[in-house]
Amino acid sequence: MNIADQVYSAADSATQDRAQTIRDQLRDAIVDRRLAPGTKLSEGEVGTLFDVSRTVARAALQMLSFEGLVRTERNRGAFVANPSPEEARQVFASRRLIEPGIAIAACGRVTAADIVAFKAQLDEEGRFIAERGPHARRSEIKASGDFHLLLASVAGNAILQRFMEELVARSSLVIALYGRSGASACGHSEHTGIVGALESRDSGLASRLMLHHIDHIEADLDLRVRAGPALREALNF
Amino acid sequence: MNIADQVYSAADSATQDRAQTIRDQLRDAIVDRRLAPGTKLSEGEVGTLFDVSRTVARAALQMLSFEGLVRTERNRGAFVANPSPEEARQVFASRRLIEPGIAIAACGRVTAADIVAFKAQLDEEGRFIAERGPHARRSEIKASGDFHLLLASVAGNAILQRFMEELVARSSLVIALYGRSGASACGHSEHTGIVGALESRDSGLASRLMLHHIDHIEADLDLRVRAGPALREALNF
DNA sequence: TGCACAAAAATCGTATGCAATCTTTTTTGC
DNA sequence: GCAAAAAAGATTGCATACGATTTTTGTGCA
Repeated sequence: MNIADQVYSAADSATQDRAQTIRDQLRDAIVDRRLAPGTKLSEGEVGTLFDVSRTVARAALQMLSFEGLVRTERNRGAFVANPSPEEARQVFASRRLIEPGIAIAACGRVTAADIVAFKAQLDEEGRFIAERGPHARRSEIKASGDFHLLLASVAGNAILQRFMEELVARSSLVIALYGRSGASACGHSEHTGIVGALESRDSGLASRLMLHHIDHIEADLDLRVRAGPALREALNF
Repeated sequence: MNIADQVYSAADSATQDRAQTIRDQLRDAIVDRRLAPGTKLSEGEVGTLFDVSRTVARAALQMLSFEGLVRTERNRGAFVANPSPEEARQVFASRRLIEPGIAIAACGRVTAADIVAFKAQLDEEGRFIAERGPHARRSEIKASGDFHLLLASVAGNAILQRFMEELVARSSLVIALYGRSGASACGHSEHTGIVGALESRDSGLASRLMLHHIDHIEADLDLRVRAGPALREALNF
């Protein structure tokens, strides 16, 4: 980490809420699957873990519940979300609606510096795919999500960017839950194709490629209900 | 208020958070323009007003800040959002992306009972347009937003529905801020047309009508910066 | 009068305490 | 031995308290 990063994160944690930094760390843990769906996140535990009071921990959990990554039940507490197949479909239906439009917008605003950033992102994805093991696989899911977030930031609409942050985070959960392990690496070449479309400012192509890409991600999921869904829910599993 | 309503709201306030009901009331007040943009919402004041502690008031304000209706500054407090013209454009760009898709989805799921609800909604809109005065105008903006929320609920995607709730609320703020008063009533006939397209399950028509409708709403805004924008921001006005 | 500076008031950020609710364990009756 | 009831323990919901920060007020000096 260089000096600039140190200053930035120092200023960050000092200026903005501690709750927000806790939220970010918890979100990373959920998206990385270090916290399994259904895991209880008690206020006290989170508080002692991050060395803050329950008040702050509670605020962080409230934020995550707004994002749909955590489900809170009154008088019972907060749990890592366990999206149902139906929820998973809604997540991808939302992405199909939003992301092709984001790709078009990004085509109209992308700069040379952005392209450089995209290429760096693609390189990082490639590294994680080359590696093996569960840690690399988690990093791969994360990096794949970051690609979509980078695109959203280039599109220049702060509102859509926030929606995408939520959708990508929830997608990561869904992929971790329902993903068929073998087929995950195929997204990389599609990302490369989208960057190519961006580079040539071909918004129609970028939009089409993005739509296909989302379809492929969803097709790689196994959204059939495994056991009886009522039972699964009853067991909170 | 009839018995059913009493029971409903009693169960509501008992079952779910008090913070949530405070948020809803504040949101209504903001959307109705009873709380002007820039108004300070101090935790203590909100708390005493609703007869709860600062803890609960703070949670409600945090929710509103997630929705973009309230802007919070550390150690300074919460203020009713004052969206810039650029933010206003982003709100409508987002709606252009999402709502035509919602209209298509709604076409595929709309029931006879939904159509009845839409007709009732249109009637209510018509009543408020016929009335005059500032109160009727506020109700008219609210009712117009409710039409879009009804459509989102028919579309059957909970995630998109929540996005739309946020977008409609922010739109109401934007319209209140930048709307040209004379031209607001024109949306009603377009709503009627959209319901007609729904009734005949013509998803292409519904989608096109929706897109035009959003364009018309945005065209009725005056998004030119009035004074120097830096000055306006500096004055927090 | 205008400005700089200090004291006071208001407000926020956070920790902590207590009552209410839920969960688990123990006890009791059959 | 097992089911139901009761008690103990844990956890949340909420109010309140206190230090930190910001805003306002008041005062002296040019």
